[in-house]
Amino acid sequence: MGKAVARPVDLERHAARRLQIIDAGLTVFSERGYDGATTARICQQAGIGSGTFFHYFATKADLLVAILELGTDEVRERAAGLADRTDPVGVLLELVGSTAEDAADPRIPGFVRAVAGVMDEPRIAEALAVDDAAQRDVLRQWVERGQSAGEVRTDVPAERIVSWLLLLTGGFLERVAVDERFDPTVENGLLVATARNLLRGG
Amino acid sequence: MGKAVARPVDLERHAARRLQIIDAGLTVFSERGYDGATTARICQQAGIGSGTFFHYFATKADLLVAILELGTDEVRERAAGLADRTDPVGVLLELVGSTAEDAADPRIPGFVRAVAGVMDEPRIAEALAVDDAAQRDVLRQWVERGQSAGEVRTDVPAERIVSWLLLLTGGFLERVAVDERFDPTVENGLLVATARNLLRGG
Amino acid sequence: MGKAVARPVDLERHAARRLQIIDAGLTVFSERGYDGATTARICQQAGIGSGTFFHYFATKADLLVAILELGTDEVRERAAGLADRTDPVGVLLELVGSTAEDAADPRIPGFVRAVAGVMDEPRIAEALAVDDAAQRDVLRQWVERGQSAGEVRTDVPAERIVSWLLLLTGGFLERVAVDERFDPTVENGLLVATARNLLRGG
Amino acid sequence: MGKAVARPVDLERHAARRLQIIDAGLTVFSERGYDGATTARICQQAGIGSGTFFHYFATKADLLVAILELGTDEVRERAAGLADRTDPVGVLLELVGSTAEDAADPRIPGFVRAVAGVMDEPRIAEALAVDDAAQRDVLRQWVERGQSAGEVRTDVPAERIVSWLLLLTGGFLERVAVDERFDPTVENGLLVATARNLLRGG
DNA sequence: CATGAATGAGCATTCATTCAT
DNA sequence: TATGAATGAATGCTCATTCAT
Repeated sequence: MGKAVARPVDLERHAARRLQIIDAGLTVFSERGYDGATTARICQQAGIGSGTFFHYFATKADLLVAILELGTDEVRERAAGLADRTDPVGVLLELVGSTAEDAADPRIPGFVRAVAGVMDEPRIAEALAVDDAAQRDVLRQWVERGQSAGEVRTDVPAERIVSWLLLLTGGFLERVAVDERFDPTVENGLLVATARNLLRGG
Repeated sequence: MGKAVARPVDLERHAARRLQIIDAGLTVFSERGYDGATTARICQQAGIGSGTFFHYFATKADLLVAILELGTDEVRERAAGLADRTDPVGVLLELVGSTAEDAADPRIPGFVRAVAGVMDEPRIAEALAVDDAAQRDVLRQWVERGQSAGEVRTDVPAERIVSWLLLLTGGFLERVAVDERFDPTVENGLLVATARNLLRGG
Repeated sequence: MGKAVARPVDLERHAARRLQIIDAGLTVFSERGYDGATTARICQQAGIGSGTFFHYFATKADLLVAILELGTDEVRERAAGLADRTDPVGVLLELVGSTAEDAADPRIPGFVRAVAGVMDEPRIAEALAVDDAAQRDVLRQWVERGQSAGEVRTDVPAERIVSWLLLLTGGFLERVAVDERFDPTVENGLLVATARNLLRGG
Repeated sequence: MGKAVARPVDLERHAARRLQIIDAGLTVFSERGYDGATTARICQQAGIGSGTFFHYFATKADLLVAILELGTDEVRERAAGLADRTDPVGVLLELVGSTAEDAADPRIPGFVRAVAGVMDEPRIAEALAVDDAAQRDVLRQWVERGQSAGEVRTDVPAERIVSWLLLLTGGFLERVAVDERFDPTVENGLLVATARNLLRGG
């Protein structure tokens, strides 16, 4: 009986701890890069013992994968929230614009940079590929609708337009990470404008 | 006696060996990332003993710095070669377009990614900053001339336009590194077109 | 009130659980060796939580000691059951032969091997010594009686004969553990015959 | 030119260092068991740094395998040295007797015990199997010759006789390891006598 | 100058044990 | 009493760097 009550609490605790570690990982990865982020420092940041870390993630790589998967989930949720919209270009610009908002958390650009250099572990490579695919799926869908509706250029195939949208958001995040004077809030407008030009073509 | 004659030869040899190691470093860094590139593997790639490596570079970080400095030199040489041009926009588009050519060497995009995640060593951070500044210097000069000549928009300050040109080239290199289907030769046109739109504004 | 009644039940439960863990320990020790047998695996085998384990045994070493003590008890019980026999050689051969029966439980030879390599903990060394002494006590007694009765050679001191009987049973168990084709049931006869020759001498 | 001279020296040094580590491993394994023998302690015993250890053996398990292979080599050399003998029983008793000599090095029995409990690593299991097979090969050959010559019993198949010879030597080593009062020099005679009885039968 | 053996600090990970519930 | 999350000391192993030859 006590157990029936205890379970949910435990599950909550478990999930909370997990998020706590994920948060610490995000912080330390973004500050030091993947290899520079020692498990010791992540544990210190999370306020846990080294053993506890491995209760939640079998491997340092698993933590990174979990963070990436969380990001992939957010992409999909965001997409789901836009499902019944009817203005493809508006949706695409909103999706592109949300990058600027993400960049407001100063850890995101750093994290993206940090993770960029990790190709060793196949697990991580796969998680990155899945995340990329998720983003492409969402964008391609709306680009194609936009093309059908005559709102998006058709002289460039949808797949390539998607790549260019990702090029813009990727470059944006890189700039934020590299250049302190590149203020994402200020540059958001130019990001959207550039994306609009890109979609329109000409 | 022989030494007086030998010196120039030695210097040549020294420079050649140095370039040989730099080349190996570029290859291995781009394949494995900074931390994943062990000095052992770099030496293997360069065909030298581990001791030899440290005759030429006191530190693994120093090798990376040397590679970055070489890149910075190329930027400056490229700029010097354009010094007497009179068409600012043409020069800027040429500079942007040269990124696509760089991306043809498959090691460049990988190297850029690989190095992106290294912020630990201050020496490297500085070299990256110097490289960034060199690129900005060149670009800003031509952007300002373009603005004076009325060929480049003035509603956005030169510095920000420079950031956006770097955003495009950075994003371009990232795409090449990440996405096998993103062919730099094919996409070169869209890169230049997007940059032109950016410079023109509206 | 209930407690006065509950005690015996609890004691039974306690003893049962204890045996359950001892059984699991025997299994896992024999399969993986002492260090290879993690408490986690023993708990899994026993179907208990890790905390429960330490309610019953303060230490992993204590579990091993308990198993060894159980074995020592069996040696003594076996000896007690033979107390009123009058044929020393028959008793000795029976004792030796019982080794073959022990070897029928496939965990016994493995356990003997596994534990052989543990000399670190003094507690364990002592338990092994006690077990050895118990076996020697029983055997020496009957060897001496056999010598007095003229049924056992006297050109070799009783203590040494005991060592050789243990050598035979120890070697037998080792063979069973090491060599799959060494069938204890089949080899039992040769074991007894060899022991008989040994006792007779010449 | 210098290299042509240097090589043999290096090879000698390499082999010497290797043996030095093997010797240290033998010592520490026999004292503490496989898991109890930390690489740190082996390095300390060998008087080398921890990094050096892994120049010579990629893994702690590899060291153990190397020791076992050295033992296997000795078995084969010993066999080769007896190749032209014509008295099978004499050869077999000599082989059995050499166990007692081995046991004179107090590390051998301890090592045998220590290694007995390691079944985890397949590499080690295989090395043990190879060693066992090498010993069996030699013994079986001479047992069969003895049977053909009518000097060895034929009521028990050669393979089983071999097992029993190994049972004797294995039990002998175990006794030496376990019982301080079991003096291999003294017991050598009884070992050979018991083996002779075993071969003769009856 | 070139070499590669030697070094040891540093890291990810394991596991016996504790303790709050 | 039973549980399993939390702990951190201990371990095998890696790798940049040094130095004798």
